[in-house]
Amino acid sequence: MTDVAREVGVTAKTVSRVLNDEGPVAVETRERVLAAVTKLGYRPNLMARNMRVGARDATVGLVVPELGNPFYGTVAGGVEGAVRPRGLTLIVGSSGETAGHEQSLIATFLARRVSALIVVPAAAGDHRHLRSERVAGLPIVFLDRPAVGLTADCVVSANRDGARAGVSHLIAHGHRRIGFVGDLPAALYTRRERLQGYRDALDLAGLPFERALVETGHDPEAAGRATMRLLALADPPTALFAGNNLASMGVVVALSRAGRKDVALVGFDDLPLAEALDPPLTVVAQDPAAVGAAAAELALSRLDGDRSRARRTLVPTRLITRGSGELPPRT
Amino acid sequence: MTDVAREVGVTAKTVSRVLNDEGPVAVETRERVLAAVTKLGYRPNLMARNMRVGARDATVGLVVPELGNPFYGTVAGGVEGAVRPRGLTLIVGSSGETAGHEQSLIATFLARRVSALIVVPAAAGDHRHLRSERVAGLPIVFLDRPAVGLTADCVVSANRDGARAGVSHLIAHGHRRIGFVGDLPAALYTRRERLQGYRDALDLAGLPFERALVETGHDPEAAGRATMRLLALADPPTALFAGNNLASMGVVVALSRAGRKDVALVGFDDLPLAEALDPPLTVVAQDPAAVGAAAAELALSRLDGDRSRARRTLVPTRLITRGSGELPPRT
DNA sequence: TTGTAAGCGTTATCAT
DNA sequence: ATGATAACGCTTACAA
Repeated sequence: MTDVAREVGVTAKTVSRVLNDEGPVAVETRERVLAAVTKLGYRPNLMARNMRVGARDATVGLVVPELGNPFYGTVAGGVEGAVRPRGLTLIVGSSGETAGHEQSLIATFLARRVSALIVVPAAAGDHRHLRSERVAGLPIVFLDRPAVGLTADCVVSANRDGARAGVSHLIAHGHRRIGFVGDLPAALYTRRERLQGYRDALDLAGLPFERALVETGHDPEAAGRATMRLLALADPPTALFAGNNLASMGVVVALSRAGRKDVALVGFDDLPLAEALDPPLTVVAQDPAAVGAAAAELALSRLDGDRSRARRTLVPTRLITRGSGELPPRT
Repeated sequence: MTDVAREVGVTAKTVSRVLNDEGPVAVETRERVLAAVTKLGYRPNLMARNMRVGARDATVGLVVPELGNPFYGTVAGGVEGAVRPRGLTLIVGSSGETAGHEQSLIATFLARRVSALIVVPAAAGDHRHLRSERVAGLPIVFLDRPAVGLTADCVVSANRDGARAGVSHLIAHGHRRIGFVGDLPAALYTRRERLQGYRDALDLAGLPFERALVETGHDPEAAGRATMRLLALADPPTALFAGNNLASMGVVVALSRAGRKDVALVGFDDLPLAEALDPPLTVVAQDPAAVGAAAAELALSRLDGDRSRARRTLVPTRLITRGSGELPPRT
């Protein structure tokens, strides 16, 4: 900046004024400064600017369990799309579902003086350590799962409603015995909410809840085994509800291997090839981009001074019927 | 930092020494500083540190077409995993395959003084504007596709070899007429390389190349239509090769809708549910995490002073046989 | 073992 | 309409 100033024969402050459209600058000076800027290939240094101006970096820190998971990748895209128009840049890290990694990422982001923090909590995390930042006014939004040990903003899918809708759909197609292949047991929140939605649907239909029909599969393989256990019951379910995308994949693969095309299935979370499956997969789709965008908007409103109490935003899900959820019960 | 210093009764410099394990510090001073740090909840300001120390921010900027695409999400995860051990943080942006967005993201990253830049070029981009940064010594690595108008480092999948292997696999299973459903025409590089691999395989087997068997589908729907056109030919192919993941999805859906389980298929890029399809999908799998990690390693070696000339790194692909590619030709 | 002074690249404040 | 000076939070170089 000094170089540009010298080139033009003015002071750094004048260059600064031109670059920020601030205060009165003579038209001619302005032009000469701009010319010198391109001539010298000068680029303003955002680090220095942010440090001087707000003491905050113009970034939003995002912590996700795993960037390669399309759900979180899309969430990240949603966050980025929402913050970029505000001139904020996204910085991300993967926690690998490990509380320790999550904490060290958060510490790095805080040291960088991010303007806001958006966190998908790792399974066994604890967020009491963020209390001081919260009272200091840093916008912190939890995404997909609520914080542990901290009252804070949170944006989640309508897990319970969505699961209820999915299971009710199966019931509407005549099913009376419906198996539940669930989430990571550690990711307590989503499993609990979705299982609750499952029970809501049974209750609404006056159907009994049977513990034997509830299984856990924390990855595709485990979900596949869970599926086979359910089908081997003396009085097996005629339909299955899969509690997340990994579980859905496991159930689909297991059914396909077993050659069972007569078992109805609704999955929570959409899958890329759902339509190409046989039968095509009916799902309760989340809207990850909308979840990310909503979290970012909430963070931005906090940044704009909204000091109202912490709120939980529910992002609606959508039932997409494709075939597997409309199969009639095997007679 | 001054507050901490005052609390202990020393100078900022001493606090700095403690925090950076630099120079000799009395054990007792050290302990009192550390105590004051936790007592006051002090966090070092990385912005200020980076600015003073290297004039470079301890970040790596990554530009991808679309974060929600699992391929690029996984690439981003690979980059992050490789740079984090070096104390570098990942900042990302999506170009949406738009040259303009790509340029403005890059400009932002440069203004932030990233330590290295990794770019998946948007389809119609041009990278001459980066020449000055390159000569200034900024590590710039292009990923998945080479730069346009700039000699620079580049990490790509072994597109040509992979496609040749996939098509040769079909030939080995008796196919003589193999359709190619290709990539975005705009993403010239990958389409060209993979089509070249397709031709290599035909040449090796002494089979003729027929223009009529080469179709383009830039998204699943277009790929589906392309598939139907190929199958409607007077002398239709008995096998198809899909040039990327979106094309694969389109072909799979089209074949499934048409009830054609007799057409052999090999796709470039693996898909989450490939195994659950009927028949399970044989693919030439890329390794997106390895591509990301390789690009990061290359950037880091440049950062460490490697001034050798620009190189192109090929990351091997792997043929995963699952069924669809082993179907015999329809008689 | 610790301190002092200066400076990284900006902008805020107050003058001129 | 422009400039001078100080300051943001830290580290480097040199002293003490």
